Amino acid sequence: MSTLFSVTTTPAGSAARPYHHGDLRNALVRAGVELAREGGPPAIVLREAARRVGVSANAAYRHFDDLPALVEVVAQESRSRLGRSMLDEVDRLELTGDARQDAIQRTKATGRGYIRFALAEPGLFALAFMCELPEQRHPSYPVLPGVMLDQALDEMLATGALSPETRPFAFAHAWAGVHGLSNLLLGPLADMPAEQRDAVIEATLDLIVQGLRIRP
Amino acid sequence: MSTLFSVTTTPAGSAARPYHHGDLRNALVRAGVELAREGGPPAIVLREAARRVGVSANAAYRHFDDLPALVEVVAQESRSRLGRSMLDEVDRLELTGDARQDAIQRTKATGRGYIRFALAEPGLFALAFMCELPEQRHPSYPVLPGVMLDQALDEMLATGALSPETRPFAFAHAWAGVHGLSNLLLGPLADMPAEQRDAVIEATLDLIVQGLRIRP
DNA sequence: TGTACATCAGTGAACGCGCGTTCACTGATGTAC
DNA sequence: TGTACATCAGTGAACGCGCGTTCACTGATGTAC
Repeated sequence: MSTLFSVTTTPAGSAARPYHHGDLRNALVRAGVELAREGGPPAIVLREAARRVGVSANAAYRHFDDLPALVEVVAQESRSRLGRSMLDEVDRLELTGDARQDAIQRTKATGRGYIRFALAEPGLFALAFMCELPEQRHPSYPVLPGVMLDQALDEMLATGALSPETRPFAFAHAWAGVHGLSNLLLGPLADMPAEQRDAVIEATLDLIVQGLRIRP
Repeated sequence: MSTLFSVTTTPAGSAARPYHHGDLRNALVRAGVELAREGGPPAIVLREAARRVGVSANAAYRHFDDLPALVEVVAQESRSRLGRSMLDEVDRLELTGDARQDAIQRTKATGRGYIRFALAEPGLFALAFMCELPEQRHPSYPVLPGVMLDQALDEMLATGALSPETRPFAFAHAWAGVHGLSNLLLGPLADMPAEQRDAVIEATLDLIVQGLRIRP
């Protein structure tokens, strides 16, 4: 970590902070991530991020053009963490060897990781899908999660779990299901007890792939 | 409409506005709805609403405790419009007489009305699901849309289109699908051409009920 | 029907807040010689 | 190895903004007699 450098030049515990921070850009992004975790997208505030890092309010302008620039970087970080959560859930899978079953399990794990991230980090999840103005959306907007889901669906197609006619709509359907459930569990269904909530998540993942499966 | 009263006391086109507005509370709510339509929840701003109605900034305090109170009323109005959109789509349905098919069609129409409202009124849609703080959520929070969907699903159950074991999870599954698709079409998938978008909506509604249907 | 008066629904000015951003500046760094 | 100096990365103060909200106030309304 690049923090190591500033720790090296400034003995840990020393009260005297050096004039130059050494890693201010990253520190501001980290502070931005914390702010978003606590209060969602609107909680990312330049002055507060600078305050937390212990730096003057305008120091951020050495590293970011303006507030939206910082927000966008924090949003990218959120998307990256969402993707990692999905990867983690896929890695946790114990494969059976039955290619078709494994493809289905992988698709469900992808969705499970998505929902788990949303529940664990509501602020970052909201930020990941925020775009200031639709027209100035970042090119690589929601790329990683989409790619992972697409691959899992291709695997289902290849193993015959998913029919070619359904394939073009499978992506939107599956994404919509996990995205919607995430938002509902954070909103209108937030009062659901944890145990029931987990059952609903698993059941919904099942129903999503049931909708996709080739019927005999 | 109560507007009629103020129109009666003040001739239409007259420049002189009466000292008493006559319908200020409703006028502020209407202004709030317009603001939400234009910029979503954060665009509801007390001073701007008063400005649009042509009244001093603090006049609103005769009718609302504070800004959140106004926002909540506008949110209720949004939820009511969402419910009406769903009802409209169900009413548009041409029933076949086949009870099972009709139940399925009604469930899909419910979802179609939901998604159409979200696409037509993104600001109000976002507001409908906003809650300032989770713990102070309004009791009747998302009530109308939920009731309509629940009835349609009961009909599917009654006609044998939906199995009793699936019924407990059908609500969350169906709601998640339409809610998620709404948000995706407003966000990451916003660039989709209208024609393709409509095809995806219909296909997704199909896949949602396919997930629910009893398999032979 | 007329009048006194409480009450209601507005006004205009002001306060304090936190924000994003800019300005002129200064301490630290590193490079050329 | 030492030194001059351009450049980099910070500082502190300030500006202007729009907001929610409060204050003391006044014009209009309606009710009791």
